[in-house]
Amino acid sequence: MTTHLTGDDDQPEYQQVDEKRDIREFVDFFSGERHGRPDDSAPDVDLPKESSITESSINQRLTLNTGWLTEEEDRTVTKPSLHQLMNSNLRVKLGELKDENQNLRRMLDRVTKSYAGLQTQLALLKQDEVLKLANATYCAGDDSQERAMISPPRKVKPALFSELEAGEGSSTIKTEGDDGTNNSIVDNQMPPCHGTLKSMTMPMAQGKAGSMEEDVPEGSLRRARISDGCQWRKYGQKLAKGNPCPRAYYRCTMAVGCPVRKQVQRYAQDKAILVTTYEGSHNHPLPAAAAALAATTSAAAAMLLSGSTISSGPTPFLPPFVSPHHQYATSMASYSPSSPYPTITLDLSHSPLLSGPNIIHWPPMPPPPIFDTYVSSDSHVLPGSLLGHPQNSHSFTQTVRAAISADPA
DNA sequence: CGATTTTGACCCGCGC
DNA sequence: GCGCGGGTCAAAATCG
Repeated sequence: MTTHLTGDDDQPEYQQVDEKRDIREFVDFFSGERHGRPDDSAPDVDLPKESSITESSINQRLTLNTGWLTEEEDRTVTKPSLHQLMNSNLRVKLGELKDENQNLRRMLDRVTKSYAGLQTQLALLKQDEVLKLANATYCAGDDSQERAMISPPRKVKPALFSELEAGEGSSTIKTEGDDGTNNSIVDNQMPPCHGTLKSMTMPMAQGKAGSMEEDVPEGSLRRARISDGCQWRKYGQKLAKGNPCPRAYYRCTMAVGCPVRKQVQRYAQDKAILVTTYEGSHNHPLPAAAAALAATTSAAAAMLLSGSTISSGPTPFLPPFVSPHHQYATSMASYSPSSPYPTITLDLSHSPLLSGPNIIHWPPMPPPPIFDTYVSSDSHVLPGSLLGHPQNSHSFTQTVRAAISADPA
């Protein structure tokens, strides 16, 4: 698939353009600053054109000149010579250049930091804008209206948002598994390999929320939803009690008789969050995309269940990752910064005593009834709440933890 | 024309 | 037994 929801799909490109532009502007600013200084034209020092004046090079020049003048001074002991004057002038100017160089470095650092911050803000704002559109109509029950607002041409509707529109797709939360076991996955539309899967996704502002859709041939856009590497067919939608947003039911259509189903529903308290619940085991090999995703989906929910606290990380998009105190959390949770948007994956299908994360099992293991949930957010709210904002993170984490730990494996 | 989505109806389990 | 809620079915609509 090559087309996506305008806002999200264009975002990476948009950001790239912005980045280039910003970098250009920055460079121009840099050079302008350098050449704009009044005393810039004054020095006759032979400076490299590419502004690659390093402190060491300046110092080297200074040292060489000083050494030469010092020799000369030794020969002409008495009166201040022309060389001495030149030497002092050069020293002054080189000192100024050195200071300027340092100032420019500091400026460069500031601008770099500022640029990074602005880029983050831009991404969040764009995401928020899309989210507002989605929220405005999503829970209104008028699907067609929402479709018209979110992505008028149905064919360009990315799976993520197509699911959003029906209460499907973006987020889903479910608490209980068939046998009481459950798996939690905080991930980016990650398909389950087997069992019942709960997961969370955080399509952060970085754009391509539906990256997986890119692998889908354009013609198959309506043929099948491929939001996580698998093909799903919607077979029902229900308005669940306690949640104004409808819950959508999907079946895996990648193979005849594949028992895997998923439910998608918006998180009631934060409609930006989609909770997807997978149930069952695929009776077919997963496609490469799904397998790759699955490989990264080793269980971020373990973090929630393990009691790890969510606190702000060094960067807004970096999850405060798994607490090292929880051994299985570290072994079963993953974070994928390389994803279109940061992805945290928790796999609660494994107890700490079990070895290794639950990734891919083929041929499918006899499904120990597992329950995985998969929550995705299409706004900055979740990143904020998951990765930083104390209030939201607390309530949300508690809610999700309560949901997925209702019947721990 | 085939696959998917939509949506009302139906089924089933659970609590009172 | 009845009502409620959740899950599924299936016919019609939609789309490529």
